[in-house]
Amino acid sequence: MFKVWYHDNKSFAEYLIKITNLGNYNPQIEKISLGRNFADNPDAIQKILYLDVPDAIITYGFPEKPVLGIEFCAEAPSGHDIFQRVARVVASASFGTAFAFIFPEKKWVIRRIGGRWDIYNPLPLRALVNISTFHKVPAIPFFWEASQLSGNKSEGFLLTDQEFPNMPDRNSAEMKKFAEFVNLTITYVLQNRNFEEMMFDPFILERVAWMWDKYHERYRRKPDLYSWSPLTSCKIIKTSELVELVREKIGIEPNLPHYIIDRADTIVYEPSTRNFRADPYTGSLVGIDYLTCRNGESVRHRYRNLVIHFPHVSFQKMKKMFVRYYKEECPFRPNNEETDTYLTLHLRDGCRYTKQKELRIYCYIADLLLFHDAALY
DNA sequence: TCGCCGGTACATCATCAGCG
DNA sequence: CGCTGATGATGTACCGGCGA
Repeated sequence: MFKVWYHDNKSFAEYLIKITNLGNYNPQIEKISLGRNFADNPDAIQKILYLDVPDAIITYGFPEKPVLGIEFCAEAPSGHDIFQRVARVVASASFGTAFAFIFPEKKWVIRRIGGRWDIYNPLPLRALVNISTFHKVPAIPFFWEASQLSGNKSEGFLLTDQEFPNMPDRNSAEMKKFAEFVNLTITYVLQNRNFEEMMFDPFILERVAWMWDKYHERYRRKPDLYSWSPLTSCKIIKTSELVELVREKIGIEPNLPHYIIDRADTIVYEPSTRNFRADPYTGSLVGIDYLTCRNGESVRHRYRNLVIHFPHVSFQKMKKMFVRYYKEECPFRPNNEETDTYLTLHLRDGCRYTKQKELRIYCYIADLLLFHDAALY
């Protein structure tokens, strides 16, 4: 009745089953289908992949209903690196699927001269509190602990598991908490209790307190939201100034929708990259939304506009991306002869799930996308 | 000194052509 | 028709100059 779905690494699923009570239910392991086989996924899994794909998904029953998404991240936790996975947390949470996000508390990074601890950015913790609050479903972080004494030197001193060398040590305090969370989720599912109720479970209340505790532990050092990534690349302007900015870019008066005009303020995320690329900016954009714009569960529930601006990218560059998709992959391309599940998927949902991640996330999340020569809204 | 963040190396995936 | 290797796209993690 439980199944564990994995994206590209089967050992994630095996590890999960080993360290939690999942093993008691003899769960099947399945691979998430991507690309042309996307339609093979159960409907409810398709839904939570509309922005991005997590490392593992636990489902229950038939048709399979996702109950928990899981992400394991081994990347150094400072700067924007953790944020790039936030879109997949939000995609799950917004369809009522709980989430566990594991990332390093700190990691030893080698620099030209010696090395140093790269310690976690506090903002992902705050973003996760907000995601949980708005969607009324637990989206909970767990630290992948590190130690110079007992950690794996080649992995930046992260504590790694004996049996699964790419995974966090199951005997660390945080991974025990993680296993407890997975087990709690299983209990709620089996008792047919909803996740909204789980938000008031003592375990979750305790964990949320822990999240704020860990947030402030770091935030204290620089007690200004906008001095932590990715808000360091953002500025807040009046919406009247936004209208002016757009007019400058496109040369004519923009006809912005009323819901944009009606919000007094606008936050502009302005990465200075020359490439139109997904990571880490897609995830950061979602993080910025939950940190500084949202006041509810949908993209319309915002008290402030969310704009992403690529001052060094031309619209042509983005256009190239969806033109390539249309010409080579989209089943709607005029020369397509196939009448398969991929075509049927598109007849039902368009390219919601199959077009490039950049296009999915930026266009779904931002109120307005600004290039150096164009605006999309 | 600490953390940022754009660039990049590299791994992996899906797809497809060529081959037995 | 299945296998295999090539290829381009995508995703992960790392690097290190730099600025506060």
